Parts: sequence; structure tokens; C-alpha cells
Amino acid sequence: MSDDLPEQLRVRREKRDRIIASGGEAYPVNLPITHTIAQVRAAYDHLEAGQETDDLAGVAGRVVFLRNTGKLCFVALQDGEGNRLQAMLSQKVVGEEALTAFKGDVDLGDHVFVHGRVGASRRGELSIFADSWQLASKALRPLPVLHKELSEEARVRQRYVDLIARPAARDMVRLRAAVVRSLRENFHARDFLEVETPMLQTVASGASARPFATHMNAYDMELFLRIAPELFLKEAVVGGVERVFEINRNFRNEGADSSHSPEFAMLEAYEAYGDYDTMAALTQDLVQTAAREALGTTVVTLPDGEEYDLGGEWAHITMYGSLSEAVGEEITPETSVEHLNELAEKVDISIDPKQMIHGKLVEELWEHHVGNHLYAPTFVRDFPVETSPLTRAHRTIPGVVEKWDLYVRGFELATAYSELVDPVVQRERFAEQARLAAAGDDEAMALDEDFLTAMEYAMPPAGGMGMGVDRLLMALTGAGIRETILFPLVKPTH
RNA sequence: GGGCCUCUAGCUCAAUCGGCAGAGCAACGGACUUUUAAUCCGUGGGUUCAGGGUUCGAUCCCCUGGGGGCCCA
Repeated sequence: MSDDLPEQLRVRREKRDRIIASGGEAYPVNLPITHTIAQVRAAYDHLEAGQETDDLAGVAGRVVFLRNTGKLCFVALQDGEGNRLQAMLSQKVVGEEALTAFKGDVDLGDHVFVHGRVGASRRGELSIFADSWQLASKALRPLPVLHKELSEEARVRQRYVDLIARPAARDMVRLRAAVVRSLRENFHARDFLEVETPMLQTVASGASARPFATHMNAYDMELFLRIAPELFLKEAVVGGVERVFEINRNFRNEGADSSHSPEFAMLEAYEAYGDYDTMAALTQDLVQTAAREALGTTVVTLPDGEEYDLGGEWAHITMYGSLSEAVGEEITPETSVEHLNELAEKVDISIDPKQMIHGKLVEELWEHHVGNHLYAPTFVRDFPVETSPLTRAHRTIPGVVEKWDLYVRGFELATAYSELVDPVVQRERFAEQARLAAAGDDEAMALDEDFLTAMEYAMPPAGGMGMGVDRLLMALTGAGIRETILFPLVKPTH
């Protein structure tokens, strides 16, 4: 059986077996650790080359560097954050037997414990001068070459290896945790309550997307993974949870690419007596504060070295206004479908004839003429009503709704509404979505009767906002969405 | 969904008009008490993504399928 293994795996397995057979431990339950690698580094980094102390320390870490010069061995131990500490095993100090065992048993990738005096090597490297050592956990597979980039595929298929090998992978995990923490603390400071609403829903609504379907055996019924928490969060607002947010996963049964993942983390927040302007101010602060707290600056350095500034007041433009400017003629909610279609054909935008409605044409034209060229953080305001069924009509401008999308470096980071709270109008909007669905739009929003009933108990006027957390990480780093997700979905190899 | 690129040793990558499949690191045996991708001597390691076709001969050319990436929709 083990004869079938590649050489390096077989050799390591044999070492494990030999250690255990001779009464040693390859996987001890605990070790006499006195310091973390980081603690030793913090306390002794000032030592100068050749300077030794009488302070003893027992530390453990993963072997990422190994050198045997005969009667002296060097080993670099790494912790989960990437901190490294060298240990030196001299035959004179640990003894011949222990050194021979070390040479025979330890491979790159193993976890090893060393105990000894703290000092700096002749070359100035902070080190443990080991008087004893012990295997902490035997690795049966070799590490990849640490000074070469892992292939993109290996990175996502074996993220744990990526985390061991690549500092940027470790940084992303910690940055993401810092960003999410910043978001939560910001909300808490504003007296928003965090809630968790259903992931399994009988109707997947609150957004325009295809859901994942599943089946509940006990009730013998079809359920859907949520595409958005919106309707439940609004029901919470109806019930008096007037400042509320949720950070959780959404699932959309659509394509996956560098900015879309089938499951993605979403932040949604609702504020009674707020509107899309208060949401804009909130969103700008959430992002800028997260940048300051997680990165230490609002100036993001992208992978190509370019600096992108998230600071300052972000621009506000209107969808119809910016589109009119771009095409050189006035486009309004009254512009006919026929004329919009002429404009679309002029730039080779083709739309399914069954879905040829004013709102879709305006949005497609806007994306082509304006959205694709947006770079600096920009709020795009006042959308056509057809494509925004949960948004209230603009307070003064007929034919548009109070909705904005936030674009950062050309992708959509967040969206917000002055929420539609009139239950009669809301029902009409759902009816219109049902007509679109009947006409073949499989992304039309599904009607949710429970939600409409809740609305009939009166929801206070409110602003609501949604932001993709993975996309926020993209905005803060320039990484693709799969780099921001610790374990992204990967197709099986077979 | 469409187009292009890609899959070779544990890892990162070479290679051949179609003619014994290579390097670096890693591994194995040996030397070395201050190494930082050590150095020196020696050795082993391959279902070239899978299946089929063409051919005396396929890692290479063709077809089908699979994985990954990029661009477009």
C-alpha cells in the first residue's frame, strides 16, 4: 500500500512509523511551551550578533527552513502569522543522540518543539540554542517550494498550504477579520442591533437572482437558500427593531467569475426614519472607517502598485443625468422604449425582446456609456422604477426611485434605497414582477405574501443598504473575489 | 453561454519537424559546528489530466471529455 506512494510521502510515513514503533511520539498531546515565537521575537529582537542570554524558552512552530552543517543544525520555526524564529541544535549542547534523531526524524513542514537558551547567532539571527527538542507533529506531505508562487489552482484547492506558504494569503484572512470587526463595531456604536434571519426560505425574494433549491424531508416541501435577507430584515423593522443589520451569506445560482461567487457574504442594514441619503453617509463611513482600522489608511495599494484613494467625500451622479451627458441627448423616464432600443443597437447592446422594457434599456445603456468607465468611488442615484421593485418613488422626480448603487473601481460595491413602505404600491410592484416572470425573465423578483402582510402592519419610513463583504475586501486590496474567500467553491478534480 | 490560453516529478517550470522526458528547489546516501533559496560528492524519482484517433513511433498532431486561468456576453 505505502509502496504505491510517491517517494517523499513514503519516506515520511516510514519515519512516522519508525518513531512510534521505537516508543517515541509523532503526535504528542502537549508540549512544555513557555513562549510563543512572537513573544520571543518581541522580547529579544534587540540582541546583537553573538549576544547570548541565560533565559530559557520552550517554543514550537512549523519547520520552514532546515540546514544541517554536520554537528550543528539550523531550523526555522514559523507560527500561523508567519513569524519565524531560528533554533540551533549543536551536538555539544543537545548531545549526539538527540542531534542524530533530529537529522533522521525532522522534515520541512513538521511541527517541532525546541527548548533552550535565547540568544543571537554569530550572524545576528535571533535563535534558541536548543538543549532539547521534540517532534510536535509529523508532516506526511512535503511543503511546496516556499520561494515560488503557488499556482492559482493549488492556492484555492489547498488553502491551508497557501496559508503556510504565502504571506499575502495569511494577510487576507487577518484583514478580512479586521474589516468585519470594524463593520460590527461601527454599527454597534450607532446602536444598530445585529440579527440573523433565515437562510432557508420558502420563497427566495428580496433580490433579482436565481436561487439554489433544496428539499426539506420532514415537511416534504421545497425550500430555497436565500438570495437576500432584505424582506426579513424589513419585517424586523416593522416589529420595532428599528436600527438593524446582518452580516451573513447569500447564495445565488449563477455564474462564478473574478467578482462573483455562488455564496458570498452580504451586509444589510436598515434604519427607521432614514433614507437613501443617510444610507450614503453611513456607507461611506463604514468603508472609510474599515479602511483606516484594518489597513491604517484610506489609500489602498493595489497589486500593481497603483494607489487608490477611498478617502474624502465621494461623488454623487444621477443615472439619467450621467447617461444623458454621455450620449449627448436628454434621456428621461419618458424616453420611449423604441428610441432607447435604437441607442442600444447603435452600440451593439442586445436585449432579449421579451424583456425589452424602459428600465432594463436605461440600465444597460448606462452601464455601457457610464458604468464601465467609472473608477473613483461614486454613488449613482435615481434608478428606473421597473428594475427596483422594493424602492420608493423619488420624492420630487417622477418616474425614478430613490436608489443608489456605489461603484468602486468600476464594480458595484453597495446599493441602498429609501425603502418602499406603502403595502398597496408594494403589491403592485410584485404584480409587475410577476408579469415579467411570465414573460420569461427568470430573475424577476418573487412575491412573498408574508412580507406583504407584515408591511400592512405599517413599516416606518426607512433607509436600507446592502454591501458585499467580499467585494469590500476586493475594494480594499485589489484582489479577486476568490482570494478574499478563505475556502471558495472549487470543482472536484474527478 | 462564446473565444483564447493552460494541465509534464512533491512544488515551480523546461523540452522534442513526431524519435531514450529535463532543470531548480524538495527527497535519498555521504562530508561539513554559524547556515539564511548554504556548499561539495553521489543517487533515485514520471499513468506528461483522462479516453479515443492518426502514425513504425504521440508529452507533442486530431477528436471527445475533465480541471484551472483570462477576455467577452
